[in-house]
Amino acid sequence: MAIDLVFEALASRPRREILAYLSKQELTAGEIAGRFAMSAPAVSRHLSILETAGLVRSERRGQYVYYWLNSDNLVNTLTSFAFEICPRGRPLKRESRQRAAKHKS
Amino acid sequence: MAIDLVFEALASRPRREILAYLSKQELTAGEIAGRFAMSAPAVSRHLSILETAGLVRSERRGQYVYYWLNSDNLVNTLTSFAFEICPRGRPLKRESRQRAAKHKS
DNA sequence: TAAGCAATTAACACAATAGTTAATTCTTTA
DNA sequence: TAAAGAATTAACTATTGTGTTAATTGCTTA
Repeated sequence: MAIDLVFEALASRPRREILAYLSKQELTAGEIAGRFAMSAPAVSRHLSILETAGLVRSERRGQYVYYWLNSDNLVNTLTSFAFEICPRGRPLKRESRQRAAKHKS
Repeated sequence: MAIDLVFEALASRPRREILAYLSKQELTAGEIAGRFAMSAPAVSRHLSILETAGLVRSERRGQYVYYWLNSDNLVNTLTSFAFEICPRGRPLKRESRQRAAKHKS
């Protein structure tokens, strides 16, 4: 199920850091790996998990593979889950709804 | 770190189901366990993980231990994370155009 | 105080994660 | 065509997560 993949992917600090990096700019696999202490194959597997979850996309351009954020899926999954869980009529719920709507487009 | 505990706690379908149950009403540990196929000790550990993450609270009342949702922490964590990752809407589109142009050639 | 129910903790087994290095695939370029 | 670089896959190991049953703790009540 899609939501399982998303939460599984987010349950890892390095993977959340990768998302944070990609929120600023697209990067090659090597550039991402260069920002971590772990090996390139380890980072490659993290990227694979993120891509399977639909949180990032990738494209080979010549020798390099570029990764970029698929922010829609992240925001949609998190906000819809929060709405499902969060009880009715809370101030925070209204705030979240506004925030989600703002960044939807 | 708090955010690690939260995402770790959410990376489990039974735990997310527990949160969904608790979003409707507070429940005793036994009532929660009764809704799952797994054993009561297994559910008790899931509850412990959720409580350590600050997603639920509990209180003993006589013979029973009641659990209820701490929705503030859930919503705050998810929305602030989503906001951190997707702070802007436009730059991603710009990159998409660049990618598309590059791909055409 | 003994019996019984609710819940958690203890001890253990097994599957899944996450890292390593080595090998492979794909692309560029000398 | 051979060499070199980027990235992934393969094979393996260590750790963690998740479930089980058995034992323990806490509370109520006969």
